[in-house]
Amino acid sequence: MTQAERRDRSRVDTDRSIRTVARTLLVSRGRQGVTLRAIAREMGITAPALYRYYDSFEDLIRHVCTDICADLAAELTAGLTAVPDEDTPGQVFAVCRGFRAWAVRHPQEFSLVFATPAAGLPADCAPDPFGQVFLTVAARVLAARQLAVPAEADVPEQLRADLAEFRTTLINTLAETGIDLPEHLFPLGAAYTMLRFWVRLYGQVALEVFGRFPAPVSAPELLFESMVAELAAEIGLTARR
Amino acid sequence: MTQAERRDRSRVDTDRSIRTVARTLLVSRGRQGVTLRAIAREMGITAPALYRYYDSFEDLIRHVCTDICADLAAELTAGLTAVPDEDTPGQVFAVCRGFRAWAVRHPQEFSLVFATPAAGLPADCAPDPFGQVFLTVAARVLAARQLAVPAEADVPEQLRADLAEFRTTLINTLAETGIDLPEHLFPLGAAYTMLRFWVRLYGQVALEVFGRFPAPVSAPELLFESMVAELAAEIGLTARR
DNA sequence: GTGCGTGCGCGAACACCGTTCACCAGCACA
DNA sequence: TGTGCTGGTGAACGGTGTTCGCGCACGCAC
Repeated sequence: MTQAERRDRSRVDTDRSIRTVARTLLVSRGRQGVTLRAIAREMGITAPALYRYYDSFEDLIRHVCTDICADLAAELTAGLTAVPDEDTPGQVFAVCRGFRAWAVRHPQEFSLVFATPAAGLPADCAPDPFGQVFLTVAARVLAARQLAVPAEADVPEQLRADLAEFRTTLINTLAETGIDLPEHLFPLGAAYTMLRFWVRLYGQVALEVFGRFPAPVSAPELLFESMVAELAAEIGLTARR
Repeated sequence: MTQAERRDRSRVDTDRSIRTVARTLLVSRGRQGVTLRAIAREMGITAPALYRYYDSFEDLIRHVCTDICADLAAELTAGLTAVPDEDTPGQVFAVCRGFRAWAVRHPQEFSLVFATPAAGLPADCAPDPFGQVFLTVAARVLAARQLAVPAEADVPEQLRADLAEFRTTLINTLAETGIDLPEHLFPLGAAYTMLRFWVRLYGQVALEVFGRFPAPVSAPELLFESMVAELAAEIGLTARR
């Protein structure tokens, strides 16, 4: 059996190697520098061999996407360990800053994962590890009651069904990871706030990565910081730095 | 001379035709369906002939991008004609809704122009026609004093230089189109507000186009409307519908 | 009217791409 | 000892961007 294991392990190893090589090519030569033949060349094998591991080029890219998400999630959680457990506002800041820093450092990965229509994950929307980090921090904020939640009456009526579903799937996801968030700590207004939070964070980061601000910004990090501070104040996060 | 003109005109015609065909392919077959050979095929010529008009494939794509921007701008201005001149808040709403509607209807164009790193316009940032529409409406809002502008003291200090430069280039751009916006109507806080406005609008639209909301949204238009209404209230736009 | 220059399109070619297929070496296992 | 599976190869197909030399037709000068 150990031989079979060794065989399996080698297969897993070259599989992982394929995806890391693909990612290296992505950062060094851009989206269209990643090519089955280039990957194979870099690994000392031929292109058709890759079809033993993936159904197609697109299939490989999809797996690379989930790898990227996992790495981003790992980086964010690593950044979280530097923040004391009880400092939930600090955790929010850490995650936001970590996301921006990663995006700026890896623009190709960012645009592949976060700015490609209908790519990445399918619509059934099992939340990717990256989203999970975010939502876990949000759950901690909710559990600590450190959020000024808008009243349910202020949530547009036609959105409540969607938000309710979002809430239940989030609660279920958290339950799977051992976090118990009772529903009374998670009003619809909180889900609405999380949505709007993500809109602004994403917009800020994407615009910086794509250079699409209406004017050149010489200190984008400061702009980002002011945005996060304003955002934290707006959602009533009790911010102690 | 008329003969030379005719010749020139035919050249201009096929040039325009090339870009139109490219855009048709973009919407019908996606980003990687647009191909020099496919364009040529559709036009009844061969691929190398296209090199009489563009230096390279990327060059063509760049020109297609500016075409798209111009079309978007034209669509937005057309939508503006339905709004009375004195209803500046209505014009803001019209432009925002028009932008979202266009993006949702043309996801491929949107992601090509607004979500490609280092593509589109070069960094010297002569504002594209699309941005110009936006900024013209903003100028009207400023001129009508219908904006609650944050005090300059509330603008993060290190951003003021960038914002000041943004303001002067915007004033100059407007002057070129015959609009005179005196500087005393354009405080730095207004520039800051415009920046944040764009961040939220872009984030909302991009997330919808890319399907990157944390949960499936069954009524994205309503979500968008609530965002715009909230945004208008926040910037103190005197909104009459 | 004849010649000429120039601009535009063509066909062939090159290198590269994703993908398929037949084939083969090596290994586990009966 | 043979057998079947796994992972790799090389050739091939149709597609891509790009280059190059050829040729045709047209506008213009003599």
